[in-house]
Amino acid sequence: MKNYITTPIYYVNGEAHIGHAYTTFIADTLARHSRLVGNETYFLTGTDEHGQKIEEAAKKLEKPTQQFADEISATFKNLWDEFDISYDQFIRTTDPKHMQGVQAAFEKMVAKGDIYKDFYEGNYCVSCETFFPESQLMDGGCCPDCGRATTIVKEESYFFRLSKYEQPLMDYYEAHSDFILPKSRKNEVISFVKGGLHDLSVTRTSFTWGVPVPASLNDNKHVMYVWLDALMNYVTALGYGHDEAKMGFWPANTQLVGKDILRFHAIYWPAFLMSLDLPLPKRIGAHGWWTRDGEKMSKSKGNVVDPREVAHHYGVENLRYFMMREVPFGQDGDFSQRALIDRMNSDLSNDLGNLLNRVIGMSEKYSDFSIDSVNVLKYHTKEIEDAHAILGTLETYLNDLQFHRYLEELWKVFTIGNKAIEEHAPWVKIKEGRNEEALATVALVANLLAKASVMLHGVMPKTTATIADALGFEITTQNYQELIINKKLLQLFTIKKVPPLFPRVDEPLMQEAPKAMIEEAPKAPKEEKSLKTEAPSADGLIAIDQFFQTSLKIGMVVEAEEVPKSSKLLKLQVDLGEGTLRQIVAGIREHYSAESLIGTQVCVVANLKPAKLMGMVSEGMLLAAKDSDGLSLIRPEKPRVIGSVIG
RNA sequence: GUCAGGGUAGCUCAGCUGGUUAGAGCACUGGUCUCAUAAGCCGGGGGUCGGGGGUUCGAGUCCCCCCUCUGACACCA
Repeated sequence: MKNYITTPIYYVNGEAHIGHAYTTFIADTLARHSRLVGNETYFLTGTDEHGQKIEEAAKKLEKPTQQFADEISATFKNLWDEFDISYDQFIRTTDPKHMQGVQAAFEKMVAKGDIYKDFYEGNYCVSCETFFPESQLMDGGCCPDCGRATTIVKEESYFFRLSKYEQPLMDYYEAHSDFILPKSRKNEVISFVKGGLHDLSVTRTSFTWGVPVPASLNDNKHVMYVWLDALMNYVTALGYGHDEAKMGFWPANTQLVGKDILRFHAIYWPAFLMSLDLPLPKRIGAHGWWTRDGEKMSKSKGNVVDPREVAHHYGVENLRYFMMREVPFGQDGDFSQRALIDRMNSDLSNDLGNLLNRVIGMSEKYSDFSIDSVNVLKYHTKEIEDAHAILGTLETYLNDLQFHRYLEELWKVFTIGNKAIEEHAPWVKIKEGRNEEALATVALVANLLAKASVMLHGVMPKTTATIADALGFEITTQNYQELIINKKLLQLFTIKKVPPLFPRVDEPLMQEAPKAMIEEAPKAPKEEKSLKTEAPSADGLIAIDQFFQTSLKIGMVVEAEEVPKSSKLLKLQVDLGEGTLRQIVAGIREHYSAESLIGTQVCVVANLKPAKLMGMVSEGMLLAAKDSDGLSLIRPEKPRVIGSVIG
């Protein structure tokens, strides 16, 4: 059986963090286990390197874009190599073969009639140089900013007929209930599609760092939209559009993604594949995010978990175990040293590591390290049967991406071992001269450890190799067959003494994340709105008089109330010392309650053209700073006279 | 606001189509063995199953209302 497993290709606008490591660990686990059971396995990961953001980031550092991409991409690859990730290919969207494949796909879509050239058509206000959606327009189709009449304006773009695939997608979700995991995510996707799919603009003319549309179109100012480019990597990696040698691996068995990019993988991607007449992947698994000590990780808080650092202090495989055991797939998880240490001590040291040590100790004392399984079934059929009952169910959990359940169940095998030792107390039997029984128990536990190690191999490849070595066997496909499928026992073997696998950890080994927030220049990551034109910015510098075109004033909030039917808006009446109050509608309800604002001073952009929000006129804007942790208003340090000019 | 999914022991969660004293792991605690990494094993405490009402012989499990959390979408000059 062929088994193709993918991670997303990671965007090279920042270095790898623990979330990237998590996805990659999961994929690696699936890949390793798949190889172990004898599947022909292909594991793909890589980097996504195109797009305006990369172009701009490189420019800022005054580096050639390609060089910038090379550097960041290398940090990912190096990390995976350090972590011994068993990928079969590391693809980069700047690989010429990938780009060729994407162009081939584009041509096929054109031939299929799924791509057409058209225009963005929108209500455009010439003086504001902005498109406005219908819903924002004032009465009579006037601009919500300046109140002038808008005109319908067109801008050239190629579009993918996503709308055509609305029904086929719904049918597919219906027919394949396991296509999207976990199920809760599936509902979200379905409700999104139900809301109606618009054709997707798949080319840009505003930047050049991307895959050009095929030469056959003779339209070289168009560059492909990053998502079309990026998603195609899953098939171009197998040779789509150039050398199709590995296309036999398609469709993928498991495509892992973060919950933030599920929509692209569960809607756009299947639609693209349908257009290309390719089968759809068997399942898309969307995992959650990681927090740290209950708080969202962010650069500004300085509490981002560096996987390299954790691995350095605690070990990569312990981290892998922790991440996969701690949190149900799909849910958000919390990383804390406490939780990691608890898992290590209680699961790894106490249950597993100590069990191996018990076997080593007993075999040393009672039989000079030699183990013979001849009498195991004579005394321990119950334990062996119970263990196989558990081992037999494990693959189901793996198939459902229920890693935490998988490990939880697997651990019961160790409990069987620990209980058997207690119950049969080999040390008592030895004293009574019942050596055959005592040695049978030791052999039983050694076999349980062997079998469990085989099933744990995907999660902890190195550790299980060490256990296997201590037990005198190797973790191979053949042994998987023998020990798990055929339920055989290892026969005669010799124990090798190894130091404790998991020394207990008493104190945190890493410096704790800073608790207090450190004020730092808050970054406001702008989300890329796919169908909007990007605001053209020149060199980014303005003259002082340009700044003073903005009238900033101190105002006092006199009244504040929540806007019904909105979760973000507050309607404020602000006194700017003008005799009349200004009505300002601000999107800060999630961060400030209405009553907490009344009587406080704020900074107001006073000469903003009025806008209409949820049907209400807003005559100004509050200054606020927002980063990934929240939003705070900008206020005068000390109260000033209402209407005071800022600047 | 619309839609979806939650609220069960200190913590993280199981509890399928309603049925005897509501479960697991961790944490806490009492006991005990000694092969072992002060690990293991046995036992214990602790929950009015978010609140209220209803259906039923019987509800954590079904229905209604409310509170609250999460997510998607809308919205965020």
